[in-house]
Amino acid sequence: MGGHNILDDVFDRFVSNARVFKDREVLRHDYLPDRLPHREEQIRLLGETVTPALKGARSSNIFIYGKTGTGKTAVTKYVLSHLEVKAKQLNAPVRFCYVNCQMAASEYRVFASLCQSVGMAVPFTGLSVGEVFDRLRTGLDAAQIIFIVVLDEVDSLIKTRGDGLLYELTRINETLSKSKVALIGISNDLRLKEFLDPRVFSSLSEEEIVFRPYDASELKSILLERAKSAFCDNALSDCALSLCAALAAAEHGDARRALDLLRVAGEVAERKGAAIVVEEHVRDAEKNIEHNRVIEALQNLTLHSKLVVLSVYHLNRTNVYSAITGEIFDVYNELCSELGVTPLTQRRLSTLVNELDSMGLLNAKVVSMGRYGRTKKIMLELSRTLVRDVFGGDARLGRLVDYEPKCLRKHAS
DNA sequence: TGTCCACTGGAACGTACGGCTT
DNA sequence: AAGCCGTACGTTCCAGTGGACA
Repeated sequence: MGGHNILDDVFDRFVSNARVFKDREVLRHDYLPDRLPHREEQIRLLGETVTPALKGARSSNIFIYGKTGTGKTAVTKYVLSHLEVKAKQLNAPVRFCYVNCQMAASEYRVFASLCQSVGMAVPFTGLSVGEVFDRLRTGLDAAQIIFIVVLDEVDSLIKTRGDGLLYELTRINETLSKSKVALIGISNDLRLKEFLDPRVFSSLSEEEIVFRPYDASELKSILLERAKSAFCDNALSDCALSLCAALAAAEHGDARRALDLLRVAGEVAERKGAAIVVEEHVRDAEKNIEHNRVIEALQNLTLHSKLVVLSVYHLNRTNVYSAITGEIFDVYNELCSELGVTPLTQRRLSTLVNELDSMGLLNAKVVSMGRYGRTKKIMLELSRTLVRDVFGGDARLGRLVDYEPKCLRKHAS
């Protein structure tokens, strides 16, 4: 009965109150707006370098860099989709393929999705990279097109797999007779060139476009533009919008972040039955986003990574606020035997710690303790209650949350 | 001044898996 | 069917190292 009443309440509030959103899709960061404020220069530059394709010439390779949320992807997609429309009007054989290298995180997968877009069927797995590359070549020559390849987030691919793929792609034109390929590389990391073979880098960056971070006032006008179609009239207060812009400006001028904040703030307001989104909703949104990010990250860890987090948690609980690798390994071993799981090696554990560090769940830094060796100091970047909440509900791990490791008895004061 | 701890992190290799070609 | 392929996840081995201590 109680549940019924609660739900009635929720439904009533949703139906009766003035709606906050007109169209919340507009705030998703994969939404492509009609206008991209403050990026006119980049649009013009990219447009200019890419237009030769309309006359059947290979356009220059382009290297684009800038931090996350500075509009690199949006501008590229914007320009290329306009180019595609124009090409259709002129009957020019131009096609482009957008590949996100985070998603296609290997040479094989990048080539596979390129094949797909030239109409070459390629299996999920099973072929050698060379084979897939050959198919791409024959597919391209059969298609007879100017093919513009966009490799978004190339930096992640290069850091893990090296630049072999880029090397192949920059040289592919030499073996192609009826088609031409132009490359657009997009990188979040400004120091990407350090990881690249100079030959590859120079041929990839025939042109370069840099995306500076947005400042607070630019972010504000971007948000304003989107808010017009996303929110109902008068449903968004000016100070809430400003706060979103200010918070995102403080963090690399990340427009994606600003949009997320605004959208979640709207959802918070909606849930609370408020007619207007105010600053407080933005603050809540900020906490919400971070909270969900961490919870999701924790839940998706593998068993052993979870055990590593739990080990740090236990050390932390016994007043060891910054543990060293050896201590963590001891606790971890004990937790493993408690679960009846064979433990991984210390070497492996150390790379798991590094992964957790880059996810922001732990904080690890190398320190030298002189006589007492060189190791890593590792701290928990989460509240203990959060660890309890997430792992406490886990069928296997729940028991270990309150377990007291024997190897830590001497620490307990 | 050198020693030597407790690791770090690179590299090569092993195993299991799903899935291709021939 | 055999043989090969890429990927994910792990192990084994080991040279390298910053700095407190003797």
